[in-house]
Amino acid sequence: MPRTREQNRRIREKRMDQILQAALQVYREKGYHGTEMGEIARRAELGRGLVYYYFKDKEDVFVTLITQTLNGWKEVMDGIMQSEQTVADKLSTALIRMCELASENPEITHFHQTIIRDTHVLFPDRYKEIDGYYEDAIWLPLRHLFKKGASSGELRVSPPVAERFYASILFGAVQGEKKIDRASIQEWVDVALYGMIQK
Amino acid sequence: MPRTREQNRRIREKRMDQILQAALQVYREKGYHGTEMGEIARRAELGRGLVYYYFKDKEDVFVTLITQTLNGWKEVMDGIMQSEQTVADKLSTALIRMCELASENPEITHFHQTIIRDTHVLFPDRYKEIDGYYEDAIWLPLRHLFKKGASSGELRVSPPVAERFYASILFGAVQGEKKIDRASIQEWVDVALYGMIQK
Amino acid sequence: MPRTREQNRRIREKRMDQILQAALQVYREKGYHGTEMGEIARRAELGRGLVYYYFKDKEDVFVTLITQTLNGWKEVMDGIMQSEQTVADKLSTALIRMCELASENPEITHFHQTIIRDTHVLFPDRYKEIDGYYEDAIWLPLRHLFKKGASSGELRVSPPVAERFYASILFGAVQGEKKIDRASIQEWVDVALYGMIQK
Amino acid sequence: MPRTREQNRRIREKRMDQILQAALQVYREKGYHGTEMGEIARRAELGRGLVYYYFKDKEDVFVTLITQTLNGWKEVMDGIMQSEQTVADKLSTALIRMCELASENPEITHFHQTIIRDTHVLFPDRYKEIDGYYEDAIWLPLRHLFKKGASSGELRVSPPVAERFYASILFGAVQGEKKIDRASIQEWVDVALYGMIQK
DNA sequence: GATGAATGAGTGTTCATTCAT
DNA sequence: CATGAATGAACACTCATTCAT
Repeated sequence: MPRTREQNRRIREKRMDQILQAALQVYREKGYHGTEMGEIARRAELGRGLVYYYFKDKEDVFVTLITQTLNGWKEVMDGIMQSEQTVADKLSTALIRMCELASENPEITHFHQTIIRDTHVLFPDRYKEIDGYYEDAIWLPLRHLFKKGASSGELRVSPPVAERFYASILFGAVQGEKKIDRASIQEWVDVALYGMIQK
Repeated sequence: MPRTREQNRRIREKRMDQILQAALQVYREKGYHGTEMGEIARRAELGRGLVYYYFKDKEDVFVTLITQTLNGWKEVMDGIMQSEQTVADKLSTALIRMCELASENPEITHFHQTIIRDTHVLFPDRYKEIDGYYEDAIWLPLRHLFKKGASSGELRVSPPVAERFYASILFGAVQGEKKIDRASIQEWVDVALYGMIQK
Repeated sequence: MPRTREQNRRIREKRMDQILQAALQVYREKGYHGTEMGEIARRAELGRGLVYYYFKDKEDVFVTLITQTLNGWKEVMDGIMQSEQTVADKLSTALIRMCELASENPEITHFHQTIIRDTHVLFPDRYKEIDGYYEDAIWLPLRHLFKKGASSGELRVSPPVAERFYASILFGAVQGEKKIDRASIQEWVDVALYGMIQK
Repeated sequence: MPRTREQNRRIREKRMDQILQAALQVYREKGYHGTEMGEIARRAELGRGLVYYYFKDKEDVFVTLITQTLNGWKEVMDGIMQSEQTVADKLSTALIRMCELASENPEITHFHQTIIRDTHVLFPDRYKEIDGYYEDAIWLPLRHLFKKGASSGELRVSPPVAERFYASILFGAVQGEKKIDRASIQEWVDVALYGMIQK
């Protein structure tokens, strides 16, 4: 008797997750090129071929890893954007939430921080698409705030500088091996915003 | 008739520079793994074997590239450290000078920014040594300032946060394709320091 | 309640035919190595494993395809051989009938024409057996005619040349994409039997 | 001291020839997919990677093999076309010369006969280009003759049928393992041109 | 100093086949 | 009878490195 559709769906979901988690682990240790598909399979305790059963190729594994987490982040950002707060508070909340997320998921954060720099080299055909995901999830909403804050006078810097600055702070929250600990997040964000926000 | 010692020295120097510049160019376009030794040779307009005559291996090419520029930066930093300024002014000057350097040499800056995150993956045997160069040239002197500034009350943040913050700002000065333009450096540094420095 | 023997037989037959037809289709488009077992299953709208339930392996699918049609052709040939005609007329009739069959079933004809050249490469263990089927169905009866025709003077060529020639004409009836149309078969056979050049 | 340009050129030429000959040999025994690049290298007594130094990929090896011999054949055909003969004599001469060539180079002939059927499957991107080479070298000149012969009454068949027929005869000259021997070529061509059946 | 031909270990990927359900 | 998840052997191709000249 064949498995039911539902059983298969569950198996697939579980397997894809195993593979993605294994890929993330290996990536952390060895980087993109050091990550062999065989090693991913081994860590996931699956056969070599199964990785290709679920993902088209190595690129697909990593691009999926990117998009999947971006979806989660997008939800967080959207929630904040729709809340009733001043621009400054939204920026602060967003920064705190993102730093918290980064702190809670250092592996995935490190993954994004490093892979984002290399998308155009690693995935020359898809890097525009991928950059688009980052834009949608994170930068478009923030950019809107920067503009609004600048014109209302809440922010003391021009939107482009604000954007660059915000990104720097975000990326700075996890550097190499050292993620920022929960207790320091508030201090970290304060430093950032004090320079940024009009008194 | 054979070449003189001096002639040979000059040739050596020129060749090594050709190779290093070629490596830097290709790295920008293709990343470390995308940079083939053959491509380096081709861009340098030299025979493939000659690269191995001047450098032990691929690792050696890139590590040399790292150390060579770090030496230049170290001199700049040392100059600032030995000057007669307040901690805040030294920090400001250093930040400005480093941002200027980054703005003037976007290629080499991008190279450092990206390679620094991967040293432990790319050069597992030498990454401690390499990190040491960065420490010596940049972080040791700065760390000294952070400590001094914290104890004197000039800085409103703890030294570890200060260090992380400073690094973030430095890295933020050149992001991907967009380097900061000279005119904006002052604004950039202001934003950073305004949050950082006790009023 | 379980199926009856007869129901099962019918299902079996239908399934095997689905698979064989699917295999033929894919073969036409992609050739032997381009034909994946999964693709066969997909085209037949069956589960992947079922193909292996009905056929031992890929080889078995294709060898079955060969033998099945050869059986049909053998009957045609046998009918002609047992008729009351001169050697020349039998040769002519056979050529016409075979060309008609080829014209009516271009897919299967193309399949035979191409696979026949590769049997020793594709099925090294069974190629003698397979060649035997071709011999039995087609060449043994024809060879008998060539010999008879040569000794009676009806044919102006030696049996080996006649055989080679006959084969060439048969193969020529379907070339690549262009099968011969029904209306041209007579002309085609005429040329073969009476030559290309007007006397 | 580096090798001179001329030395290198000679080495390259020799190597490419070694590889092409090895590929031809293996192809004969194993067919396209059975021909592993490693086996080609082994037969040519060269390192695995050198094959890729001289040829872009497996496809390139075999396409080069096709075009190289087609160039030779084209010259032969052109010579005949430019001669002073009747259409029938040109057709006869061409057929004889091509059959002789086929008989002298059974390996390469078998290669062409089999690969030509599979170009669209093996080289989906280049098969039009490849077919074009065949057209230029062989079929365009012949087609011209068929037309001329048909309108002058020298040929008793329509040009399309003549073309199909001629191709069949040409292909028939080498069938599987059995190439036609020199002595039989004349008989073979006679049958083709004057028919199988004695009048 | 200089060249580029030569090598082969290493890796991504495919696909026939098996098997738990 | 039926399904599709799972496996792994096999193979094309890349590229750092060596070496004869």
